Amino acid sequence: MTRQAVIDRAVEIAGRLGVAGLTIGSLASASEMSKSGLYAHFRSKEALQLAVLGSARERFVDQVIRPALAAPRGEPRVRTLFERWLVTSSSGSAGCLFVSAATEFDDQPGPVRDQVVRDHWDLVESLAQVYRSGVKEGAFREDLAPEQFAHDLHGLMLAHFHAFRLLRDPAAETRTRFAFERLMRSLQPDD
Amino acid sequence: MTRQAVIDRAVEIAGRLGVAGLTIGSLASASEMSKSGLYAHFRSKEALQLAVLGSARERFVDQVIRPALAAPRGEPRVRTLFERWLVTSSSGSAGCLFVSAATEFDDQPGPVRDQVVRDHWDLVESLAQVYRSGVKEGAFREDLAPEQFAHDLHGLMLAHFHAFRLLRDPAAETRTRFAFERLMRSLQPDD
DNA sequence: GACCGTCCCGCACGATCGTGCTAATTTCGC
DNA sequence: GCGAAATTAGCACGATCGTGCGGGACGGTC
Repeated sequence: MTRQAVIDRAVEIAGRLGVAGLTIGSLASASEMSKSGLYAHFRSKEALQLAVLGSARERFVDQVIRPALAAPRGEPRVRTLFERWLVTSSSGSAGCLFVSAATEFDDQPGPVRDQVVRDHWDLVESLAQVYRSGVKEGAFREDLAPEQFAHDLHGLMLAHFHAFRLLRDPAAETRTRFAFERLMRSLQPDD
Repeated sequence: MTRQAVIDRAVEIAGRLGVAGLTIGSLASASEMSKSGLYAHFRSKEALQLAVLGSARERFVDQVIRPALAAPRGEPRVRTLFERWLVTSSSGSAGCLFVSAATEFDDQPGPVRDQVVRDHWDLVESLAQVYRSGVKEGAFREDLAPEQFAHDLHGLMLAHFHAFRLLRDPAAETRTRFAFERLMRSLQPDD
């Protein structure tokens, strides 16, 4: 399917220019197609953006969430999650897209914003679930809202993005790992 | 000066639509001026964006950095910094602008990106300095890179932005405060 | 009252945006 | 091979983008 190839290109461009910065004309010439030929696949720009978001989401689940769920519950699972998330975001495509989409649409109502919000809540729920399964194993303390863990981990990754992509700070990964270890320590039940 | 009034309007719009989403036409009609009349003040769009960034930066220093520096060194200063930053970002205008500008320009070379990067390093340096002054008072541990503190605090605020502006999560502030207290605890020298 | 500088507007330009319609081309079941 | 269905290209539209030029409106200086 040529549609999938176009979406892949679109994800790549949106990763660089942002979801809102993705224009049909530029996508067409990047895909070596005419504007209208490309446009026929998605019947509006909104549909294109939603498709891009969906594809990025799929990628993220494949490369981060699923590998984490394959690891043993508790600390190993959280570490796998973190590790995968880190390399995915460093190597570019999927994670940053959600970050930029989130900031671009946070004040612009519409289906795209709604989708971004839904995806984010799904992510929070997944992270919270990872934490809960660890609590059941006795690996994490129970007097902590699982959503707090999700919030904190997300914050780590956001800080990493900024330090890595904007500042190109070579110490970004070190900083993020350090913060992660502190977070892990604060989850221990014997505290 | 009418120029300052225009910039104020521009900051407000850029806070909602993003710095890249700020267009000369929309700014003109929001300022009840003609496009060319407005355009004469800034001789290019880039200059406008830089002016907006500069104004937001000024605001941030006034509302967050300076009040913090007026507080006693050590924990009170950090707490003031955090508190001011939190309310500034919640009430809209200044802080979020940098976040959106950072994600919008993180992969687009040019003077605007350079300015954003410079501003961010300045911010990191300010935060690091706040930490260092606390270390000298014996309030914080010395075996921690001040830049790590800056990185972590920035991460807290980023997570707060996303939870607050995108998700409109009522628990956002609670979550952020909780994470802040954990961060503060990890800075204590007796640990 | 003439002169000059600043501020602002009207207007126009080329480019690009998202979106359609129509026609040509390709693909594919029979 | 043929007809139908899907895919793509050509072209055009109104709108808006950033950017310029020329010229009024106004204020202060001789």
